[in-house]
Amino acid sequence: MKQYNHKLIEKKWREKWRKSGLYKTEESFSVESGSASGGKKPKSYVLDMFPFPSGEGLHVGHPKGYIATDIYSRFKKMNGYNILHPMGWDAFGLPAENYALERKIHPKAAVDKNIKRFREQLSLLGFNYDWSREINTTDPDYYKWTQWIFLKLFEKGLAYESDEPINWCPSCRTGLSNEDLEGNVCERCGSAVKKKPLRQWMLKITDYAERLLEDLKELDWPESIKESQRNWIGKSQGVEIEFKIQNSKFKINVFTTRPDTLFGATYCVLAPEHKLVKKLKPRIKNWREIEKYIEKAAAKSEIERLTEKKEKTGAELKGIKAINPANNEELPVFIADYVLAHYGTGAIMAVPAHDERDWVFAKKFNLPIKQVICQFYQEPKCPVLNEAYLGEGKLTQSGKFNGIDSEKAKKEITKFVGGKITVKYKLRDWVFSRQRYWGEPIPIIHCDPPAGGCGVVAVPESDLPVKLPEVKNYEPTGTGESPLANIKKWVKTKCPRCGREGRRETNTMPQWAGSSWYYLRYIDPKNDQSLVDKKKEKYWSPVDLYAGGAEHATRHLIYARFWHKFLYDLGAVNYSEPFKRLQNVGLIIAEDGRKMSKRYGNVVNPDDIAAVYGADTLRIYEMFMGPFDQAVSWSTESIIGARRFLEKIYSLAFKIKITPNNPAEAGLAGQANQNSKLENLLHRSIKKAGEDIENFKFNTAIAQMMILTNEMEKSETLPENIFETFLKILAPFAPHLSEELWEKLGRKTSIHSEKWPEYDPRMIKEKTFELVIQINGKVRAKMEAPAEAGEAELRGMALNHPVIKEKLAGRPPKKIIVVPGRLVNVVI
RNA sequence: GCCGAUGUGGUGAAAUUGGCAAACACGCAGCACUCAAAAUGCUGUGGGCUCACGCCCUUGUGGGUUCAACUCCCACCAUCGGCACCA
Repeated sequence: MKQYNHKLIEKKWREKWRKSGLYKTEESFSVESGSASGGKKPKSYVLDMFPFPSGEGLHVGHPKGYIATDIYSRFKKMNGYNILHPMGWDAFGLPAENYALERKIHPKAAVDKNIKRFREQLSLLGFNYDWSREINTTDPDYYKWTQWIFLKLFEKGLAYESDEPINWCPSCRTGLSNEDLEGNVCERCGSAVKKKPLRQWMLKITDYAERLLEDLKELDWPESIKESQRNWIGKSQGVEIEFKIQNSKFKINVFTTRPDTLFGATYCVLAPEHKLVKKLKPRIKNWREIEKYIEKAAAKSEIERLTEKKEKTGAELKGIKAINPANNEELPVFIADYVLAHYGTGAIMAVPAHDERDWVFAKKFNLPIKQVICQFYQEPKCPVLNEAYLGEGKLTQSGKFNGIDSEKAKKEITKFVGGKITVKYKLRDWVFSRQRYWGEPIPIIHCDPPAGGCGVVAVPESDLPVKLPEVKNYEPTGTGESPLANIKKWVKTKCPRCGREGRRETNTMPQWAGSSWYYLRYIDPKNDQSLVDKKKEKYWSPVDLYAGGAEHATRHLIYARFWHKFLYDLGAVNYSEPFKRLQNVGLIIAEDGRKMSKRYGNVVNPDDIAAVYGADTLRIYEMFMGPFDQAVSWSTESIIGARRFLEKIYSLAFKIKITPNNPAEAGLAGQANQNSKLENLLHRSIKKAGEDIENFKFNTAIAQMMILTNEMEKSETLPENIFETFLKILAPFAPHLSEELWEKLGRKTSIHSEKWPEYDPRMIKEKTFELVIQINGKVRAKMEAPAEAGEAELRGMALNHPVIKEKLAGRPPKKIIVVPGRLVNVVI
């Protein structure tokens, strides 16, 4: 018998598949225009989060998700679906640029080199990608359309310039969006982020907050990801209430979710940056102190604010009083940095009795604490609070509202003071410009000659793409200007509107731009006329299955949904959500329990594993390691199990015997019986593998195939039709080996074009089962029983079992529970 | 602090959704083959008591519901993720 030579087999089939174009996507919608292939096939768009081609190359963790989508899409294909399963590169952005800077090469050269390496590594694993649809976000033909989307956003007023202070990473020397922070640290390099006022391009993602939240309901995504997005969007329903400032025309507009506590407000607080503070300057008696506080607050980094969290600071605006609209009480007004300028109205009414932060502040500044919600209502007295009470209750010390429930009081008090019901979100607009070289140029021209110009002008669509200029020196400047600003020849241009001299926008887009719509490009990768052909898009969209890491929950996955909804509103796409079903890939941790990284020297390279054990073995192993969405530790020691499994299958191919049509007739009764057992197991395996693939439970699908393999091995003979069918269910998992053995059986066409076998429900049913007999819930005996035996029959069998008879010793059982097909429980 | 997830043998894990806990695999031990080793095959492998037939205990901890709980309910502990002065 020959040895299982994975090297030969895998190389052979990779080449054959490439030559035959086996994995090329069929454009079935063209059927309408009269092609020969018959009716419209159902489609399945199976997508991996495309990788950033880093200099480190792939480690064994990367392919985990790719293997899963490969299995899934092969399975779908066998079930008659038309498959779109593409791959591409997310190659713009900071990491690529930093990598190039370190090595003193051009980012373009670095990216090209890394992509080549990635492609090689991926091709070794036998994936069914249609490489004719490969895309690259740094390709001008691609980013032309990224820029086009920006122009549309600009046109619709959703891209705007702003000078608000934003997050600045001093080490990466660029501004960052909220989503780019982890805590208050740059997600990329871990440096503490500073606040820096900077001219920025912003995208108005907040306009879509409600729809981003609402439409989560219809998505088949892991609950944890949906929950993260809900938290990130952070919707809260509340009320805006105006507090007049005594003896003036000014008002403080506060936002609160607890209007029921209005009578308990004992002071107001404005954020230090609040515009009203400057307006009130002439009337503030301690302006110097206030000014100092504002400066101090502005200088504080977010880190400092964080560490000082519990320690509240602030300053009273002396000479200013606000009037509580509920009871006309005069309240002192403070500025304090525990109130955030960018959330709500940047101003609050403080109710120390019913808010933890206000409580702490009130204690520190010796302000009155007035309880107005009573948990155990016993008017006129309430138990004294020793901390803020946040719950519901009945109102007290609230005038005519005393005694009513807080929930009801919310509405009534709002009405009483003319409050405006509003909804606020934590989500903030997307800081969209980066002061770096390696990104898509923002297609904007500034027309600002001394005599007065057109201002900010969009580059005409016909001039797209605005190509990133070739440069020698692309180091970030750190001044808040992009390195592009130094390329005078590139910056200097004509205003497309008036023809006078203009300057190009020199900021670039963040890495997230290209990945916010790439899944559409795969549908129509060569299109130069529009973003995507709408007819093609209608057929292929939405992505049916999207697999990738959970770390994208509030970054890529929220940005892409935002852009998609915008494109939907624009009429450029047919559906309002891009990704119907999402599967999280659990990380593969290194054997030492840490993340795999060159830094720790614990990287396992998939090429090495594939060389020693084979790509099919690696595929089986990674899918067998554990539940797909769970993090697991790599163990080179355990791979051998997957390898043994495939070796067994390989040697089984030499064991096949064509059995007579009717073995019983041929005097092989025992063997016929054995074969029918095998057949039974086969049908159950078809069912289990199919269901498990659909549910991304590859580990148990493989376990089932192992059980079947072990049985086939034990069996005296192995009928060819059984082994043949088994190969089909193995095919998505181990494409090379199954194809090889398929050929060995004399088949001329590819196993990957075969139909997924159907199981016969009658074949799955066993004739008998092992009846478990319990006494008081403990197993006391087991016996063979007919599968279709009814309750009465099973009860009789159990009670007649010698062991049970003995245990009962003549006593009558109290109760007997019979579960047909399973057990009998006798209670005594 | 809030939200989410997880907790089962030496290890990765499984359990038809309330019905035999530990399938499948790794590892380990013994045996066979071998001069020997590797590979392979067979047997065993949660813990305790017992010469043994057997019996008892066991799914993070404590309680509860049930004929029956890894699964449902209550309280707690631990680990990992996300958010965090969001009014």
